[in-house]
Order: sequence, then structure tokens, then C-alpha cells
Amino acid sequence: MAIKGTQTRRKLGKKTVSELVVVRLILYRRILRDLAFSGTRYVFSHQLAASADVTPEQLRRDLMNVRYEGSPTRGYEVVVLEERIGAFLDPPTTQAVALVGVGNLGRALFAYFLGRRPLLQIVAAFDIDPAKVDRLLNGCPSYHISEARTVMRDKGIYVAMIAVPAAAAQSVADTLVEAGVRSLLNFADVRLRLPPDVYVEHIDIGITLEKVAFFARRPAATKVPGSP
Amino acid sequence: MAIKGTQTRRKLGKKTVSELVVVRLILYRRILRDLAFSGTRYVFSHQLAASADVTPEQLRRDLMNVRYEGSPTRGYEVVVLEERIGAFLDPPTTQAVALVGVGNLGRALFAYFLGRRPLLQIVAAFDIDPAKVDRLLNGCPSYHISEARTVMRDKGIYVAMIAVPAAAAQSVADTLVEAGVRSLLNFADVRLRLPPDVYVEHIDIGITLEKVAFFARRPAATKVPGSP
DNA sequence: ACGAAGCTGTGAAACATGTAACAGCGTTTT
DNA sequence: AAAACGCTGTTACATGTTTCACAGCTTCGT
Repeated sequence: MAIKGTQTRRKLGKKTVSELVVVRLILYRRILRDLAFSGTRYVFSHQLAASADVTPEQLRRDLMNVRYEGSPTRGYEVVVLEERIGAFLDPPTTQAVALVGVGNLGRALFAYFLGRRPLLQIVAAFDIDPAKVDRLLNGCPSYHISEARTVMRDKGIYVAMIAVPAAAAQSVADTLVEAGVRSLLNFADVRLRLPPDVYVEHIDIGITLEKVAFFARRPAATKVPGSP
Repeated sequence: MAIKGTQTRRKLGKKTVSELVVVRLILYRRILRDLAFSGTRYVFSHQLAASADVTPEQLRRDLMNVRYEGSPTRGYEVVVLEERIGAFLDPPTTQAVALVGVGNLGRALFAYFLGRRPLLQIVAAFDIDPAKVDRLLNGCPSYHISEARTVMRDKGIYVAMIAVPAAAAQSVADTLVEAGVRSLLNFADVRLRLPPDVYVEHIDIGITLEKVAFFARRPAATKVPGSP
């Protein structure tokens, strides 16, 4: 399906979890972090659900995947639930990420990573522009794309972000797969054709923009039945 | 449900079209453009479907929303189908778009718009940084955010992109809604809380990244049953 | 101490989405 | 000229996801 379908799943224990659930769990955890930061100790499903723009039932159902039960009277203990979702979501160890393409978007991604996401770290950048290669960007070394194979092997990188022009994206992706990448985040507005065992997530600004333009038109871009 | 659900629909004639269908149609059209550019005249459903990574049945089903029937022997005429999808998707007139936040991401968006998308045009940029205000960026004037209301009224802007730091996003969104915006594309990794009649699309890099990290883990991040 | 209230977890129903099966129709083949 | 082929449009079916509904628990108020 590869567009927005939820066909990608992941076995965990005996059950299988859909993308939609994973995305929502990530969102819940983010909200829980904020709550913990602001000193809140307990939270009820309807409060958390409201923050996440989801029905309480769905929230509770999603939480069934996590191993933690709330109290009927206090609700969920914020830090515990956060920790539990983390145990479910987080990789056992820090994951090394490569960034390909150090243009405006690439730099924006660097900025994004600064400070946060201790679990994911950009440890190598690639480009073809000689001016951008063999330098240190935010403390991260940059290489020419031709070195991808060696560098990624050496550093044990299995996740990469592609932030190059559309025309170059497919060839970059092929190179990365060659270099052993297992999972990609692609920002180029091109549908990549890859072996089925490589997980790809597309952030396709062009498509998203056209979508927004479409639903912006009147009359009636409405949320169906019961949305807040 | 505002995360990835498909709850937003749009009435058209008598029928209602889901987000998933719209996204796929946009993708089909993109592929058709490429085909037309490369001189292809006719295409069969299974070819187009393969390019879009979709089953032929689904493609044909999606095309039922468009008013055009292919020939059983030649398939679809590329330019005609492209035109027909366009008639379905495109706004009747060019849409003016505002961009808020002229950091790295904002500039990447400008770069993205250069040349293409004649139907969507960035006609105003906003920021709070005095150094970035009252200039011309790629031929587009930039203003201080406090002028949003006036400028957007004057220029008839109803679509905006938010590319500011997470902490500022909600307040920017409130300002934009105040200024009459109907549809938003938000890049800040914060869930915006807005009136229900404003359409919001989130491009949440943080969530997407965690998702990729999650599905990158072995064993078995697999596509279910029959994927190519 | 007992009932009421309000929350959680979950089985079952409702709904949306994707998949498979098939009828119809030009074109080509015998 | 008739039959066979291969593709389309569409209807029926299967799967996945969300919502509904309710039983059980824990505190609070009487």
C-alpha cells in the first residue's frame, strides 16, 4: 500500500501492532512528557484523550498494548505510563542515523535534532557538493556519498533520512540499500522503488500541500460525525 | 481522528471522498505527468498501479471518482486522464498561500515552490525576526507577524504553512485563525488546538522519525500479505 | 457498611477500507 | 464470422479500525 495505509505491522510478543497505534502511542508519550514536566501526577483517559484529539475509548484501547493498568479512581500515573510506553516503543539502544543531503532541509533537520532525541542520533551526513563534504556539521562529520558504503558499515548505521532533490532520490536510495540500510525516511517527493524488506516512510510535501489545497476549498471540508 | 485517520471527507456532487483517495489521486496524476513528459500515450491500470505501488483494482476504483473511462484495449489515454484528475482535484483558481517562519525549513519550502505548483503560490511570508522582515524573499514580500491580519485580508489568503519552532506554533495558529485562515499545514511538532472548521494537516517530523525508528527494529518489520 | 459515582478494561457491534470476483466490451485470431 | 483474449467498471466479500456498551473495581458520602 505504501501510501498511508496501515499495512505495515510489527509483531510483538503474540500480537501485532498497526502503524496507527504506534503513531498515537508516540503522541501520547509526548503529551505525558509535557504533563510530567508541568508537575502533573495523575491523568484520566478523557484528559489525555482530549489533548491527543482522540476518543477516550480509543486511548484506552491503544494502551492495552502497553503493560500498565490505570486506577479507576486516580487514572494513570503520568511518569509510570510514560515509562511504560517508552519500554514499548524505544529501541533497546541508541540508534545511529545517517542524513543524506545537506541543503536547507538537511540543515533544518540538524536543527531539529539539536538537544533532543537522545535515542536517535545523526552520526554521519552525506552530500555530493565538495563544499559540504569532509567537514563537521553540528559536530557530525560529512562525507561524499560515494563513501556511504564504508562509513555506514563502520558506524553500524541502519536508518537514513533522504533530503536531496527529487531527481537524485532514487539513486541515493539504491546506494543506501546497497550499504545495508533497513529503514528510510524520504523527504523527496518521489515514490521510491525498493526491496520489500526495507521500510520506507515518505514525507511528501508536494502531496500534502495539494491535499491541503483540496480540502481548503469550500463548501464543507468537514470532520465527520463526532469530532470535537 | 486527526492523526492519520481518514475522517476528513469532502462532499462532491452526491458522493464523499476520503483523504486516502485524494492522496492517491494526487500521486496518480504526478505519475501521469511523468509519463506524458516521457512521451507515453496510453497506459493500463496495472502499469499505473505498479508505479503507484497499489493494486490495479484499487486504482480503477479510485478512478471511478473521476469522470473518465478507459478503453479495454488501449487502457487510459495519459493526457486525458491527467486532465480529468486535475479537473477533480484542482481549485478553480490559483490559491494564495502564506508562509509563517523563515528559518531553514521555511527557506526549504521556498525552494520547493520555485518553478512548480502554479496553482499554489506563496504570496506572503511572516516572521518575528526584524532581520527577516520587510524584505523580498524569492520575489515574495515578508512582514512582521503582527501584520498578518491586515495582509491576509488584503491578499485574500486562506491557506497557510506554519514553519516556526514548536513553542510558538499554537500562538501563530491562533493569530492565523483570527486572520481568517481556513486551512493549515503545520510543520511544528505540536498538536494544534483549533476550531473544528479549520482543516489542519500535520507534518510531524518528530513522530515520523520515532515511527521509522520503531519499525526499523528487527525482527520483522514486514509488509503484510501481498506487497510487491 | 452500604449504595452511588466515576473511572478502567474489554467483548461485541458498526463502520470504513481494501481485495477479490465477475459481467461487458472492443480487438485480434482462427 | 465466431470465438477467445485481455482489459475495464462495478458489485460482492473480507479485513482492519473505531465506537458502543457494559461488567468490575475503588473510593467517597451517607
